[in-house]
Amino acid sequence: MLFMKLEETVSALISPDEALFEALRREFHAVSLPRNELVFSLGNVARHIFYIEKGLARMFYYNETGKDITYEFFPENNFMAPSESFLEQKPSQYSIELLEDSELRLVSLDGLNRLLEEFPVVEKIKSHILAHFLYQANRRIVALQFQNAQQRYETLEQVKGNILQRAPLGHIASYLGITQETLSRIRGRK
Amino acid sequence: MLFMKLEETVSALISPDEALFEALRREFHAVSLPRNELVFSLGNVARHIFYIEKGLARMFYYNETGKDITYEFFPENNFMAPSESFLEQKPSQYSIELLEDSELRLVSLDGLNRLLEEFPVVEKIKSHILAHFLYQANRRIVALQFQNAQQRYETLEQVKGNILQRAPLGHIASYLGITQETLSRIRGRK
DNA sequence: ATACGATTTTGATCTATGTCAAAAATCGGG
DNA sequence: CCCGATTTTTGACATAGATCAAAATCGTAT
Repeated sequence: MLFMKLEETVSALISPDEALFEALRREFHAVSLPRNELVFSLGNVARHIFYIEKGLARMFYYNETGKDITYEFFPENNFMAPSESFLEQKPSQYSIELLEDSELRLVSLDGLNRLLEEFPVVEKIKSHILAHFLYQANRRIVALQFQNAQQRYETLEQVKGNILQRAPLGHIASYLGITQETLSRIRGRK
Repeated sequence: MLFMKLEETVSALISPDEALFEALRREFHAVSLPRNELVFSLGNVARHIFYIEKGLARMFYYNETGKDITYEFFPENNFMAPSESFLEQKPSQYSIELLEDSELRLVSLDGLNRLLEEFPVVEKIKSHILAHFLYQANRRIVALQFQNAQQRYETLEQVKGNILQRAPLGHIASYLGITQETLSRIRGRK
């Protein structure tokens, strides 16, 4: 049987344990969904955490002027979730959309709680995921605080190079905090 | 005996437990330090997590051009730490400085591990703290991504109003990602 | 109280990036 | 493989915020 991507990721965080993997397989349900599918939409309370085994997703929100802003990209082998909504069980301002045909695994809050009860070590996985999200956010802040558009583009290129080829211009531009015209010009002058 | 601020904060996260509080008192050492004290400096591996019971601190870094940039302010009743350095035990690019005479409590990595071993519930506190840092970072990103300087100033005013009176202009400006001249002008025109 | 250094404000430019509009290129369904 | 729709590029101009310089104000040690 094929080794799940999720298992690989979890193995990197804690020492492997077959009973836990079996529970993970039980609680993380696999779904294949097509490009453009909205897997979570704003106004709802997040009921699942997603692990993306294949494909690409983005999380976005609408700012005060109604403009669609990409908050984050999630390529394969990443956990993703509207974290505050899921953890605090309150409505989210974010939506999640697939940019490619994708294979996801999703666990419900109940499923996660069953896992936590049965395997307390899952709390460590949760901490690791949160910590990972936090580091990522920290780097974004540093970039947005005092780098210019070109530098932020280069940073993104280094950190998530293939996103640049896989996501449309407008989404990348809003992620970087610039307009698509400016992004197009940055690309032009290299 | 005076009820510790740290205990109050922890009580809000989990159901109170006298044995845990005693252990917290044992592992979190109290120190009073004066204004301008550098409690952690860049290049080192963070050995402690701080809880600030009274006073004000800021975490900062130097960007490529050598400019001092405030990454975050920590007023009383907050946990603070160079989180990535502490959790991954690697050198930090951040420093932490006190902006007022302060009362801190600090726990070492060993102390935290002893607490975790004795009271597994502490892992939940850790998750809560990480989650809190993450939400804070998320809001920063949204602000820096598509709000103008004035809007970011107003957001800061709402979220951490008293910081505006307590921290010097230059630190607030770099936190907002603008120059001090621009911040002074924003203040002027209200 | 006084004076000196540090911080904040004000003024005059300059520049990166935004805005609006239109042309060019690319994509995806029939 | 073609055509309309979408995405990207290009151009002209506007503007928020940066930069550099100097003046005003504040805070603290004497």
